[in-house]
Amino acid sequence: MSIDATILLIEDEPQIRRFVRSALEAEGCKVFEAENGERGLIEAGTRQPELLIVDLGLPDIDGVQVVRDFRSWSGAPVLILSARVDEQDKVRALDSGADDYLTKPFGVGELLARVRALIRRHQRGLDPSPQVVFGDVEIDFSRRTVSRGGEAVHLTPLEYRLLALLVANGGKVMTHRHLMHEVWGPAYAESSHYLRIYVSRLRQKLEADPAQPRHFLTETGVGYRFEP
Amino acid sequence: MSIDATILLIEDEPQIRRFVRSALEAEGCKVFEAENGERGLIEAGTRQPELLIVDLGLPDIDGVQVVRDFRSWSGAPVLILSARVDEQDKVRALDSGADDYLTKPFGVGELLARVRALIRRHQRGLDPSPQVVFGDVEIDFSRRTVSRGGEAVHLTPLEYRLLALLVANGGKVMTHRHLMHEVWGPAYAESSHYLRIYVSRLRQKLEADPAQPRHFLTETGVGYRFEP
DNA sequence: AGCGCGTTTACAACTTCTTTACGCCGGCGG
DNA sequence: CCGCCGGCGTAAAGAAGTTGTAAACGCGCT
Repeated sequence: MSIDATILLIEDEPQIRRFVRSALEAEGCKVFEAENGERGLIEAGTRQPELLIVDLGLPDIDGVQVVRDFRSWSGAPVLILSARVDEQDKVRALDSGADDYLTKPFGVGELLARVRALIRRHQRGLDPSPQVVFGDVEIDFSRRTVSRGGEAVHLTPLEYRLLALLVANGGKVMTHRHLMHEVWGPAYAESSHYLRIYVSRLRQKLEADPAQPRHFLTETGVGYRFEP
Repeated sequence: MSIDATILLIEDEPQIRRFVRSALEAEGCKVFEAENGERGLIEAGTRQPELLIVDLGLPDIDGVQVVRDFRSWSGAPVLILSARVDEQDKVRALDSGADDYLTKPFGVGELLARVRALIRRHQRGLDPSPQVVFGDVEIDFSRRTVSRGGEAVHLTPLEYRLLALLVANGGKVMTHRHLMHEVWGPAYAESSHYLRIYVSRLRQKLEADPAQPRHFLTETGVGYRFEP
């Protein structure tokens, strides 16, 4: 019985990354990696993982902060890895929205068993799926649906990817380079041509007045920013 | 922030019972107790707890057996307590349907944090009804029958499996990969060829107007979605 | 053989992505 | 003041890729 899920692993120690990755891939999972919190949250936006595994001791952002940010738009379960055994750390992490807490060192068996338990719950559809709401638009990432004033709005794969990326990083300015790199791939990173077209389409579909955007904002010469 | 849930605690050591009970009651929970597996399962039936906490080392029945029994009729989360640190025990317990595993000795803080995490997740999932109705179609999963406008509709094994999978995840977009993996098996996961044919057949048999599907929707480039 | 079902093939119809084109606006130098 | 330029927004046509459906094939079963 393989697990077969899309999983994002945010962990700075390469050794543990390899360990976890190979264990999960042996179970048929698709594993994406990030080595710090900032990149991790961006990856989460593009990859839409069904499970997030985060190390508490990241070099840049506190793991708890990563969990909170992720939780604000995704309903997928979160498993914390940590070298710390202090009870306060566990309580903070679990109360910030994480679902399980595993202390290093841990064995493959226990890791996989806990991952199975988390995925099993989530796939039964037993979870409330959080929705991101702005204006009269609702986004449900776990269903991959978008609606406006109750009416379903259809987005193409690229439109959706761009939207997810912008929304998951709401408030932050995303450079042209960055957006292109994440949505169209490294080869297209230097152009910003498609962005103008696709941002325009998102505005047509989701802004009350596409000519006066209030959520998908242009940062001239730099990139775009989503404001909730 | 109190927890405020109905919890059943199956534990033979009076000392730990008192410890856990008082911790939970301080959070506003209604706690029922049982000191062996047999009584525990009976209590579970009468009390319908929202969370089950079980000690692995019970005097009569193996804790794993208790979890399996409970799981067969309840969807409520299960937290295992155990003095054993052996990885095999954890794996067996988690794979039998438990959701978390806490090793003795543990602190109040961690116990409560894990209980909160489990309850938070479950705040919705009630029994999935064995009958689903949409349009003029009725599906009875327990009898494996489908009817339309009262008339029985015959589905081949693969058609039924695909239907069941889509309906069970109603509202969610199911990727080609996922559907193929579940219905045809891992080896076929990368193709989406059969899906098109079988979705087409489901539409012919179950949609009022197969050319304008209202329930079996295409998400181009991604997968399919069932909308009730 | 005849039937039911899964698989394969083939092609038309459709959606999405890419390309190309053009208009707008603000800044800047002539 | 005016025209040019660069960055931006929108529209629309063509190319590329996906999807829907019908029909034929083959395999196991009775």
